[in-house]
Formats: sequence, C-alpha cells, structure tokens
Amino acid sequence: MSQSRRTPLSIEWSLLGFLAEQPMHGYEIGQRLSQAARLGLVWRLKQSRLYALLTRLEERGYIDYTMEFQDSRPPRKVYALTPEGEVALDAWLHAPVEHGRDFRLEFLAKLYFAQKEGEATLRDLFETQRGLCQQWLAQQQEALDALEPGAFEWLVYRFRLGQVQAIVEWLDVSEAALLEPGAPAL
Amino acid sequence: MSQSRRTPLSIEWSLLGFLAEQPMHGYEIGQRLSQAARLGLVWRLKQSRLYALLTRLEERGYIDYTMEFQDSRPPRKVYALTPEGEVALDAWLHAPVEHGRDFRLEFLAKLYFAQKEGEATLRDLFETQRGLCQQWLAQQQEALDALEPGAFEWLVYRFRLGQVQAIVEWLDVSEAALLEPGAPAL
DNA sequence: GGCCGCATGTAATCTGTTACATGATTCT
DNA sequence: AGAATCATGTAACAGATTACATGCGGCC
Repeated sequence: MSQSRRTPLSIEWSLLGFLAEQPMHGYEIGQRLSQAARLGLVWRLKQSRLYALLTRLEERGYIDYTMEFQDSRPPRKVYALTPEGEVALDAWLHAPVEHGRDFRLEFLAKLYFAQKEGEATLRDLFETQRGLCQQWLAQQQEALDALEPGAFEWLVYRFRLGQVQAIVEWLDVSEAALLEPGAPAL
Repeated sequence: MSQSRRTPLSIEWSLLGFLAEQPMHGYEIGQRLSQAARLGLVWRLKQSRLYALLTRLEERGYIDYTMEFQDSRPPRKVYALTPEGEVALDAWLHAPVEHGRDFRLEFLAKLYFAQKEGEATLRDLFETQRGLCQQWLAQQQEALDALEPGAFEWLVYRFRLGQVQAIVEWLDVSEAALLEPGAPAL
C-alpha cells in the first residue's frame, strides 16, 4: 500500500528478469548472482540490499510471494512476477537506454534478458538502441562544431563523442555475434 | 570536530580547486559555476548542496572561512584553503583517476585545474593517466582472450575495452591540443 | 566446540535530492 | 506592487553501504 512512484533502477529490472525465468526465493537469487558469473560480472549485490530490493518491488506491486515451509530449515519466500510485473518488464526490455551514463549497466542487463525472449526481441533492442545512439552522436557533433578546438567545452564534447562512438561500434559487433547462425546462448 | 574519514568526491576537489585560485564565498562559487559555462558543463550543483559541501569540507579541515560583513547585504563566509587543503589538492592533481566509471567527471576536473598549475603538471597528469589506462587495456584484453566470442562475459569485457580505447585516443588528441604552442587557455 | 550453510532481515549511518525559509534591497 | 538579486541555510525524504541479529543443523 505504501506505493512509491519512482521507476525501478536497472538492477531491480534484473531481479524481475530473474523471476521471469522461474519463481525463486531471495537466497537463491543471491546464489545465482555470485556463483554463475554471467550477470554477477555486471553487478554485485550484498545480501541485505537484495532483500531490501525485493521488499520494495513487492510494495510496488511487481512481484508477490508465497511462503514455503521446510522442516529443519527457515521458511522461504518464493517470489513470482505479478501481471503488472510482467507488463513492466516487457516494456523495459523493448525500450532503449536513455542516458549514456547508464548504458553499461542497463544495456547489458537488457541484452541478457532480451536474448532469452528470443531473436525478435533482441533485434528490436539493437535496432532502437542504435537509433538513439545515432541521435546522441548528432547532438554531440553539433555541439562540437560550434566550438573552437582546444577549448574546455570542446574537450568535454569530444570525450562524450568518443564514448558514444565506441558504444555504436560495440553494438554492431555484438549484434553480429549474437545473431549470426550458431551464436552461443548467453 | 565531527571528522569524517572518507576521501572527498571529485566535485569537492573542484571546490577546493576554485578556492585555490582565490578565496571566495559560497554564493560566488555558485555564480561562476552556472554563468561561465566551463566547469558548469561537467557538473551542475544546486545551491543547497553547494553549501552542504562547503560545510563538510570545513569540518574535514580542508578549508576555513572568515566572515565578511556588509551593510544592507547578508554577511558572507569567505572560504580559503587551509595548508592541509593545499596539500590534499596538490596530491589529487597529480594522481590519475583510478576507475573508468569516474573518468569523465574526475579527469575533466583535474585537467581544468592542472592546466592552471602550468604545463609541467599537465604533462605529468597525462603521462600517469595514460600509463594507468594502458594497464586497464592489458587487463581487459587478458580477460577477453580467455573467453569464447559471443559469451556474455565476452560482450562485457569487449564493451569495457572499447570504452577505455576511446579514452586513450581522447587523451592523445587532448594532450596534443593543449600542449601545442599557442593552445588556448581553458 | 566452532564454523559453515541456510534464509531471513533490522538498525545505523552516509549521501544526495527536493522543497522550503529568511530578510533586506534593487529593478520593472 | 511584485519579482529578482544577494547570501545563507534547514528539513524531510529517498537510496546505498555497513554492520549486526537470529536460529537450526551438519561437518570437521
């Protein structure tokens, strides 16, 4: 009932992504993150924070849980996506990352889960993201052209431009690698 | 007296850098940041936060102030670096940025102030930073070589590699632009 | 006996963001 | 009269980090 309206952080989306694969309890999510390198390479998450995020997601109505009692072990809260959670996750998976500073964490997460959704989602994600990056490039370039070389602002924009160019090249190579026939499953 | 031991954030170093040029009161720093684009392009800082940062720097012993009374205006706190503050700022100016994720904000700040210190400081900064970046490159490359193309981890490392490569290229061009004879003052 | 694994958290602290407060003067 | 400028902040809240709490069972 204590709804907060802010949109979830990328790490919260990843938790939703995990639960979309199958319902799980918190401890198990923690295990998977730290053991199977994969996503754990992109974030590491302390136990206490993990539980805090799960409660927040539940308060926001994206997930709910059923208690699973065991003998001689503490009971588990097995979380699963609600319909709202599914809708939200799907929307997130099809939306590009809006800010360069979030790209690394967020796009890699989207990629990870989009790939499980199938080739169409993956293509779609690359497509829209590339479009947005082209826009960034054009903006930076325009800002650059208005400045004289060597000025401080010129250095700043050139830096951003370089980073975005590297992102675009990475997108191209990555898409090719993932969509070529016989690409390995992530 | 309520000393906190954490090392200052890059934005706090910039405040120290400002005060190294000349003693100033908080409002004036705010004016300079928002008016003269320059550094304001890299950070924008709300008034309330600015004042909070100044009090924190004072608590940590990097700056102190003297009151300046005016008639028909509120009194000003004119801040200046303490000897500790000067030493710390100088050390910061000569140290490379340690993590890629901080590079944009922090290196641009260092650059801005190193340039005022003179050509030697500037050269030194580029030199050590480039060395560290080369190390990053080698590490990413090594991690990459151990993985098979297309794996998720491979995508992650290739991303980082691309970003660092772009940084290195930017460093080269920037150094050339700033150190060539007749380079504009920042 | 002591530590590790299981499974859940709470509490304290720090940092950052947003909004609001004050009160005189000068500009429109 | 109302707004902007000058110059300082405080208060409330959201977020992340760190440390600590609990309690049982199995392993060495």
